[in-house]
Amino acid sequence: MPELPEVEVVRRGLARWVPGRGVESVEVLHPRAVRRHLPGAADFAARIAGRTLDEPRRRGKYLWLPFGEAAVLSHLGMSGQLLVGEAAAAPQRHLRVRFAFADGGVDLRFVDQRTFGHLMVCPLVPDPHGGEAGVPDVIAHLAADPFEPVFDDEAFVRAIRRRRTGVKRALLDQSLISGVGNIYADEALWRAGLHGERPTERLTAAQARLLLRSAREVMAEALEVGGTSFDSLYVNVNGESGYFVRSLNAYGRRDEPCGRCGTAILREVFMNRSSYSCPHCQPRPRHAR
DNA sequence: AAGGGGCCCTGATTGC
DNA sequence: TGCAATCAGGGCCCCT
Repeated sequence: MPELPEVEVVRRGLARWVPGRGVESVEVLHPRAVRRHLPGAADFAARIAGRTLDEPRRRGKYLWLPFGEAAVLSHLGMSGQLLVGEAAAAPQRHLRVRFAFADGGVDLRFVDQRTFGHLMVCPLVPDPHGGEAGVPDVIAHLAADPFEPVFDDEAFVRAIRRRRTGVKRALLDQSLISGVGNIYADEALWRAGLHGERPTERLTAAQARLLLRSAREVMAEALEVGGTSFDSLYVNVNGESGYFVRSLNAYGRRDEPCGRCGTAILREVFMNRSSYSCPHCQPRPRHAR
């Protein structure tokens, strides 16, 4: 499941293959892949054809390829992939959108099994968080991610403590902090020794800082080894898996011993998804949220 | 108005 | 054996 580190791996891959190349044609093979591009698939393709793509950018889990004052914005959802490969290669089973370039070189493909991901063209607007580069209008309401220079640590600490919800819910809220998904939320909470259902309003400033530091550290370590791949659904632009699954301490480790204390990792269903935690290191609060 | 729940989607796995 | 139920979950939308 692509979260910040996985999307950054993809961005770095695209940065090697895409900038400065002119798009010759865009083929939309499944309308759902561009469902958020309201003028439709034909308009999506027409807006990109003939344009030259710029350096890829990212905020949280969103990735975009700017061209002038607009950009192709992507979210990979659960199973989306952006792949670079020989233009003559056979189409993948779940190929949704294909970009061909005027130079006849490697093409760019959006492949997505579960179709939670999408692509759209949207205008760039000034960054509300003060970054120098513009950001796609439809994601201007999202928080910056903790790898960005414009991310304000103390503003995050104040904001999360003002919330009235559980810590894990807050971590997954992209308007508070971008880029954290279910896997890295569980890993950050494990590192910080906090249960995901702890009320945010009872976090001390020190605990909120520790949680932020934990999230940053775990995502930086994942990025170094190419991200987390459970199966072939997350790969880099060349189709290769990342290795961070070997370093997970909580996520997916039901009944396995905690790396700190040896207690069996607990799996619980929370927010209609799995949450993994150590019942000893991350005790459930008396007043859970 | 912030918070929380339902829903979308397909393939692998599990259960009867 | 074969079919059906279950599970995976990010983010939009809607309701309170």
